[in-house]
Amino acid sequence: MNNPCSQHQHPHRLVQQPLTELTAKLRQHSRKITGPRQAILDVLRRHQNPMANREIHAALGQECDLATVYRNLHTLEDMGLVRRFDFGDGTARFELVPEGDDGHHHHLICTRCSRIVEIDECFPVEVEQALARRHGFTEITHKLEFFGVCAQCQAKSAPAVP
Amino acid sequence: MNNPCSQHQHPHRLVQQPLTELTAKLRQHSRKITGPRQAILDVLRRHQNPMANREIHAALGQECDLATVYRNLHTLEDMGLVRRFDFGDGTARFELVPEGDDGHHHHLICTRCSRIVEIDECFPVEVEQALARRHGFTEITHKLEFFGVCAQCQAKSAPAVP
DNA sequence: TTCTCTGCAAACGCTTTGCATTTCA
DNA sequence: TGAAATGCAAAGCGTTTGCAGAGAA
Repeated sequence: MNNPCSQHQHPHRLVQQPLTELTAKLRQHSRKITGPRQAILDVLRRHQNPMANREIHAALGQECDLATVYRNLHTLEDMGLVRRFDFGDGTARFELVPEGDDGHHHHLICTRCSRIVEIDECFPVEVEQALARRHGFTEITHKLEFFGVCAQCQAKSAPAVP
Repeated sequence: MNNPCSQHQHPHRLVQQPLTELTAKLRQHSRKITGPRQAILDVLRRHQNPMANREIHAALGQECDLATVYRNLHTLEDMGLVRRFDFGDGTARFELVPEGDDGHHHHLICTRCSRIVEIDECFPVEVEQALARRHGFTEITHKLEFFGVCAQCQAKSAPAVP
């Protein structure tokens, strides 16, 4: 909420797309602008962290069926409006892709409290390309996420120092 | 099978642990040496790529129940004998951890044929540590996997050039 | 003998799907 | 009106678990 000048917090989220801009994109892809769809986009717009289908559904408050949430996130992903992330817990999470960006970035996740921090660092492109060349691969991409224990959780478990 | 002098193929697999060494580790952890357990370890020993529970079970040929495979891989993972990998398809895969190594490495996976290549490259430690410091995280680790289209699959889809 | 491990079957959580109905364009 | 989207319920798939019986130490 505060900290609007942070340089490293959520660089991609500084510019929030208005809902009308998002629905315009739906129109461009000749998809219908339905209640559930707008509600889902609005929920994603209002949240800074990747959300699970079930979380989106909960935030909606019975506004639509869970299956509809799943179906819409597939659609939005195919359209490139939304990006899927996998933190290895068997649950897909989604973020709105910011304007003029492919949404490629990574996260740092607290293994105790699941706090999520968006990260700017990325695997070096030159190394990735060398890798691809050496093994004869093309269209190379990567999945990268960091895990650790956040400051708060360290404080909780640390013995009180007088 | 061939290519025994390759420098970049499977660096960790050049020395294969004998089965007796593996069962010795079970004994060290005071776990029982059972038929299913030995069979599972032997299957992993014989395969160069990460295997899914179902694949291990199939390779066993009805030698034990699938639930037993799941339970044993948890046990072996807890013991540090085996390492879990996640390629984002909702299926856990496991590799034997080589002697005197923590088994930390990554893979390059063909998105068409699922061919898997073991990779030496890793995310730069200094950058990872800077990342942790900046966000106040400790005990930092990462998950990293590469995806692309392998040479064979490119050849299949490419138009024949005379 | 004792404690662990196994087989079997049921359950679980996330996700997908078939079908009839509703809704947007 | 016609194609797309939704709700509901059922099923799919990887994984976990409860329980009684079998097996290792």
